[in-house]
Parts: sequence; structure tokens; C-alpha cells
Amino acid sequence: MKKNTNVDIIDVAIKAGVSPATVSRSFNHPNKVLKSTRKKIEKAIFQTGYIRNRAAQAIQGKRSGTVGLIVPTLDNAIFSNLIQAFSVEMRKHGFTMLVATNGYDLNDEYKLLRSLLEHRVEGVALIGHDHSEETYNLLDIRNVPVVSMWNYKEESKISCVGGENKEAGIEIAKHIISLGHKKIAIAFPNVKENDRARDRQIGVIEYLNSKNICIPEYWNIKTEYSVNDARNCAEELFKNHPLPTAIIAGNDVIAKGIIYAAQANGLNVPGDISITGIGDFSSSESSFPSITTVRMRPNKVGVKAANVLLERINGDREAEPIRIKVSVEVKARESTKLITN
Amino acid sequence: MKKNTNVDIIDVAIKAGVSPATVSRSFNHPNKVLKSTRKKIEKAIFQTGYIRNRAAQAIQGKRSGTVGLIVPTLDNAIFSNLIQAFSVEMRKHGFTMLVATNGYDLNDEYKLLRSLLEHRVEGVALIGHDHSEETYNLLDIRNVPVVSMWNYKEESKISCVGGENKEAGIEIAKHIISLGHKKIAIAFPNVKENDRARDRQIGVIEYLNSKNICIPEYWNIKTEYSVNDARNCAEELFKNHPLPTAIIAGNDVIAKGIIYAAQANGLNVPGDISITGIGDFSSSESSFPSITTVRMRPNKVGVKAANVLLERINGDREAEPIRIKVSVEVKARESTKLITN
DNA sequence: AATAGTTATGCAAACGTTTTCATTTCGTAT
DNA sequence: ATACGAAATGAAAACGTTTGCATAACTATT
Repeated sequence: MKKNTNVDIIDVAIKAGVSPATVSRSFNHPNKVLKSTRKKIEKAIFQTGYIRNRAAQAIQGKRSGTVGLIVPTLDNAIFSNLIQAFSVEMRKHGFTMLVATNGYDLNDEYKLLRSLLEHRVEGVALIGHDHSEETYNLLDIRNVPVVSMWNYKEESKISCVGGENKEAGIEIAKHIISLGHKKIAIAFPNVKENDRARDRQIGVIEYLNSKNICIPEYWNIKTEYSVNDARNCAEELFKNHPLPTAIIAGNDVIAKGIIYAAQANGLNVPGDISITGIGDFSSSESSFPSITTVRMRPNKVGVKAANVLLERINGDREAEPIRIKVSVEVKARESTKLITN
Repeated sequence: MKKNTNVDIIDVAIKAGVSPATVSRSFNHPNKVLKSTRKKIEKAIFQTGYIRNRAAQAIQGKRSGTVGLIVPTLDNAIFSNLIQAFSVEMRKHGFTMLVATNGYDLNDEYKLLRSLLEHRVEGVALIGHDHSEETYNLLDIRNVPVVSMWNYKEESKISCVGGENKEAGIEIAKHIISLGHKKIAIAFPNVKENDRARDRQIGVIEYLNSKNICIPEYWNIKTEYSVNDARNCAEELFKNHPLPTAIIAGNDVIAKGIIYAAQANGLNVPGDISITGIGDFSSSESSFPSITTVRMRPNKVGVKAANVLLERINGDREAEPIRIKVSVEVKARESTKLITN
């Protein structure tokens, strides 16, 4: 078997009886070359086993045919869905995807971004809005087309596609109301420093208020963003105050802690009390009881983000960020139930 | 803000007061350049905001710093784990990963492989052993370092890392025996055309035989590889023959069909009958009852496959395929239980 | 049949590195 | 001090494309 690694565009050109320029054009501007010539070239490509060298193309500084994606981890069903959708959509447009995982480390993310730029990706997709100053700086200086997937943010510096935290709050509140609950507690982390948590909380409270439900102070749990602290805070509530029929937690981790607290206090979830999270972590589906939560629509977000990125790649690089809101969906699971009494 | 895309190695060289050759060497053979010179270069890189151009490096034909991965889909927890492990390990060695999904279409896989080769990946990872003739051919002709992840195959043409189907059969049989079952049926697709199914079946039968358990012909279900056919075949068994206490299915899809059949016939799973699959599809964990199955160890496989690929990339390209067996693990879930009577 | 306009192709100069070979610089043994 | 080998650096020729400009081959118009 002939081992062949080195056939180049010139070999193809000779075989086809044309110049290298024409072969190149038949790839990049097929309409600029005569159909009959194209046929000859295709035949020559087949006969020689030629495979185009994108590196040599990329060196011209125009196109590399790749986009980069930096994601915290792949070990997560939602990221997987998101990436899958994004990847398929990009490929439809002729792009191959370079993927890197940063393990939620922003410093590492910066390094990965540099590495992707070394490969001259034509655009970059990131997750969320938590990025280092260095990262934003680099994106800006090199004027890289970029899109953030996951959550919508009104004042984001870069284009973004995703769900809105306030809407997530509204939706979960709506769900709890639709199950007939009236005695409702909430559990949020410190919303001063965390705009995601704040927006969610605002959504929840505004919706409840609109249904004439108010949260007394002793049903307004303030907790750290950790299973243990949430558990302790909830135990305090169970011991010292009247029992609500539902608790809306600011995220799934807190919900988990509250469920532990409830179970430890002999309460059945959802029999005695319904508990909800927001965000849908991978463990929320398989924990017991599985946690009712609200999540983004990863497929929609992936596809739309790809299109936003393509628009930035092909269009005006100085334009204002494009921001697209994608509605969120409530995932009703075992931790909530209809109120019957 | 100065928008800067065009600083090259020459600008850096000038700023540092050295030649481009030295700058290049400081990247690729840092020990060949004086420490003090390196410092000057690093400073110049920082000041100019230089980002190395891998395309220009790749064009030399030696290194591109990328490897390719083709996977059927990312919408699958096991693939995600596998990819994550593989990716992290490759990155440790300075590689960035190009990922493409083929949606289980072998033709598409070939196209994706071509596309990856256009980007001059230094190696390629694939899933399993089902690849088109064209794919194998191309890999061979271009002499691409390649590794197949997922399952071990004695006579594979390419290097592979993964679990062994016979062992999977043995392990699930062992599990069923350990639960005390004696009246055991099996359900496999046509094993003539499918060596994976055949190996699994051999593992099951040999192990059962070694425990002095034989499968009468009416407990040896032959089914298509589909939920519906499995269901029909199982119903036939339930109606016309004595009931076993356990059924070992050749894969999770068949197991699913059998569970439906059991439920339709008023049998409780696992109360009246235990049912197992092999392979762990994404739905097997969340179906009701969740299916006991046997699966590969994706993290182990990913890491080992990365190392095999690195060995091929850095080592002898004419060497025989490297084949590594990774043990499989039984995932005990709700569809099986200890026999009590 | 001559001319202008269009379309298809070829020529050759980039693109930004890496690497071989040659040269210079340095340290060390005499 | 001198000579020698080793280490560090530089000069220049690749690597395989793409593309602006020039030319050649057609088409359509008169």
C-alpha cells in the first residue's frame, strides 16, 4: 500500500493540467471556475488522494474553518446537549469545532482562549458571564467574534444567548402556585453579590406578590450556596417557625440541603412539603426524591448561539453585542406535588 | 483601544533584539536558548501582545498541536465522561482537541475524518469498531495515528482501548447468580452477524454453564435489536412457557422491551422477575424501573486511550496496534433483586 | 470582421513559521 | 595567551496555500 502524505495542490494541478491557482479557486470560489475544469480537478483530487491543507489556508489570515468552544466540563447532561446542538449547527456552515474544558477555573479559561487563538479560530463560544478581566481584554484587543451561551444578561459586554434568571424565578413560582400552594417559603443566597440569585429572587417575589402572597420574614431563608448551610438554615426554620407547604430555593444545591433537613425532621417530601430548585444540576434528576427545577433549553440555546456567532464572523465586527433571550422550562419532578387538603 | 491582530514573530524578534529563529526556538526547544535571552523574548511577547500562529507552525508539516475526535453524539452521559477524560489527558500533553459528531452515520464519519485531516490533526480517536472501508483505508494511506475507544477487540485493525463483550456477559451472569437466580432466560439478537452480541452471549452461557445452569431452548429468546420485537418475543415466552426468575438481555434496548412485556402481563419487575441489559444507554438510568446493566469505565478508557494515541504520535508509526482491555462494571439498579423464596 | 466587454486562467508574491547550516561567542584546558 | 569544542544565535530556504494583477479566450455588439 502506497503511503502518501505529501501530495499537494501542485500535484493536483499538474494531474488536472491546470495551475495551482485554479485548483485553489475551485475550493474557495467554485463559481469562478469553469464546470469542465472543476470536473478535471475533482478527478485529479480523487486520483492523487489529495487532502487540502487548512493550515496553509489559515496562514493567509482569512479563514481557518474552526471555531473554539470553552466549557467548564463535559460531565454534565446540559452542557452536552448544548454543545451537541452548537456543534451540529456550526458544522452545517462548514466549521469544525475545537473544544477545551477549563474545570470552572477562570485562569485556565484564559490560557485555553490563548491556545484557541493560536489555532486562529474564527470565533469563540463561552459559557455564562463569569470571565476574567484578562479574558475580556484579550477578546477585545484581538477583536474575536464571541458568544456567551447559558444565560441572558441585559448589559453583557459580549453577545449572549440564554435564559433569563428573573424569568426562571417567575416560572418556578408560577409552577408552585399552580400546584395550589399558598404557604410558601423561599431560600436564597446573599443576593447582594450575585446578580443571578438576585434576579431569580425578584422573579419569585414579584410573581408571588402579584398573586397576593407575601413572604413573612421567618420564611425568607438566607443561606450560603452550599448543601450543608442550606440544611442548617432549613432545620432552624423547621424547629422554630410555622411550616410552609412549599419552599422555593434559589438553586438546586440549596434545594438539596433543604430536602435533607426535611427528611431529617421526619417530613416527607413531597408529601408534607414541596421543595424546588433552579438550574438543574446533573444530580438533581437522579437524587431521591428527584428535584423539580427550572432549566434552560440547551438545544435552542446551542443553535441560536451558533447563529449569533456566525453572524459576528461573517458580519460587522464593530457592531453592538447581540443578546437573545430563550425561554426557560420547568422540569416537574418528584419533589413537588399538588396540594390536596 | 488599539486593535491588534497582526503582530508576528518578527515584531517580537525586533523588540527583543534577537532573530526570529531564536524566538521560534524559545517556543519549541527552550533549552536551546539562553535563559537571559528567553527572558527578553518573554518580555517582548508580553509587550507586543503576540499570539503564536499555529497554522504557520503546522504548515511545516511537523506538529499542529491538535488531535481529532469523532463521536456519534455528545448527548450521552458515557460519551461525555469518555470525552472529558480523553480531553483532559490530551491537554496535559499540550494538545487541543477538535471534536466532530457523526450521528452514527459512517459515511458522515468518513467526511469528518477528511475534514480533521485537512486541519492536520496529529492523531484521531474514534468510538468502537464500526467504521467504513473508506475510513480504514484513509487512515492507513495517510498513516494517521489512531485509537478506537469503547470496546476491546482482539483482531482490531487499529489500536483500541475498552471493555470486552465476553467479560460483560460474564459479569452480568455473575451478578444474576449472586442474587440467587437459578431459572434464567436469555434474550439476544441474531449473533451470526453481530460479534458484539455473540461475545456477550458466549460470556453469559459459559459462566452459567460453569455454575451448572443450562438454558432450555424455550428460555433462549431470539429477538431483533428493537424494543418492540423484544417485547413481542418476551410476551410469547410469558404466555406459552414456564416463567424464569431472571432474564439476561443482550443489551439495554432489548431489556427495555422485555420489561414492557412483563409489565403488560401483570408481572412486577423486579418483584416477580429480574431483568438485565448490557451497555448502559442514557435512558436506562432514568427509565422505570431503572435497568441493571453493565458498562464500560469511561474515565479509565478515556485516559488510557489518550496515552495510547500519544504513544502512536510520538513513537513508531509502523508498529502493531496496541490493544488494551479495561474491565467493565456492573451497574446494579432497580430492575434486579435478590431472590428470597 | 473588428471591437469592447466578460469570463476563465496563469504567474508570482505574499502569509508566519521552522529548521538546516553557518557563524559567532563562550568557557576550559593547555 | 592560545586553541579547541560546545553552546547560542543568525540567515535564508522551505512549508502549501491564496489572491491581485495580467493575460488569454470567449461573447456579444456593431
